[in-house]
Amino acid sequence: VPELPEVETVCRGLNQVTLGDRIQGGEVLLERTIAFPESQGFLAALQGCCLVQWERRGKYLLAQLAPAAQPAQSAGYLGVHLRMTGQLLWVDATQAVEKHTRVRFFFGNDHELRFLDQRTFGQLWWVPPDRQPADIITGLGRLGPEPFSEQFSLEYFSRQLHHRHRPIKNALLDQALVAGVGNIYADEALFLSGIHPQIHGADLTLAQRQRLRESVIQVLSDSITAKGTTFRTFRTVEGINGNYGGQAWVYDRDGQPCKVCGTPIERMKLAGRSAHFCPQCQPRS
DNA sequence: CCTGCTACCTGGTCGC
DNA sequence: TGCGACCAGGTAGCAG
Repeated sequence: VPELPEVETVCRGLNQVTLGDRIQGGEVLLERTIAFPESQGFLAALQGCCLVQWERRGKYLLAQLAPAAQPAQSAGYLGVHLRMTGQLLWVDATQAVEKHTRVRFFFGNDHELRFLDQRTFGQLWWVPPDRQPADIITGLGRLGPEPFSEQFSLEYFSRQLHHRHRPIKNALLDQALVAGVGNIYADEALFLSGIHPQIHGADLTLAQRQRLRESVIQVLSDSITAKGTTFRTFRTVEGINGNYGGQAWVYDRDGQPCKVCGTPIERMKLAGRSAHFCPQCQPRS
């Protein structure tokens, strides 16, 4: 269940191992994983390229590409969204191909970058050098500010919540409001702020908005420090589990006692997702 | 413009 | 043991 901290962890790992080696070829094992262009053109575009740098935007990964023979030029970008179950693994080429492998990239140093994805929602794009990433990867253009950026100010957050009529949990999951928060960290941030997930953003006090904004930043930042979560299928590029999972206050803990007050954690459906909360620590008003 | 609902997927779990 | 229902959830598309 990769959200911003998991994608950031993958991004940092990829920058440590994948840069500077020529992509000699690749293989697409599941056609629909390649969102643009069709898989033949995709592989042809990446062949002979080097990865210059990986960046993260929301839950998207972008790798700057350059022709291996002319590293100063641009060959566009490789875009990746892991969606629910996607993983990028940097493995020795002799390693057996894992189940759910969807795309392979063969590098010049006896290594492969493999994209695995059990539930096949994940997507890869090639962005040609004469196009903007948001032109090809439409979801990028809809993203709101990064949570660690100056644009995600209290003034911005407060203004966004002010005239809206939807539960605050739904608002936090809206990638146009703030990029990168998913179901786990939305629940955790609301717990840390003492805010019930069903309260409408417009009904929050200024102090609550301030606390929530800070909690969102804190919970994402703490999880990056812990290298992501182990909630379901997340692995770093080296195949190692993160360890935020053991630290969850409310996520996936319905029925278990609140770590602060002992009240059983409850679960309700919001935005088609499970919202987990402590009815004592997160009152409705 | 705003909101919420559903499809897209696979595999694990639960009740009968 | 088998089988269907349900659940996990990010995002696009669409209905109201």
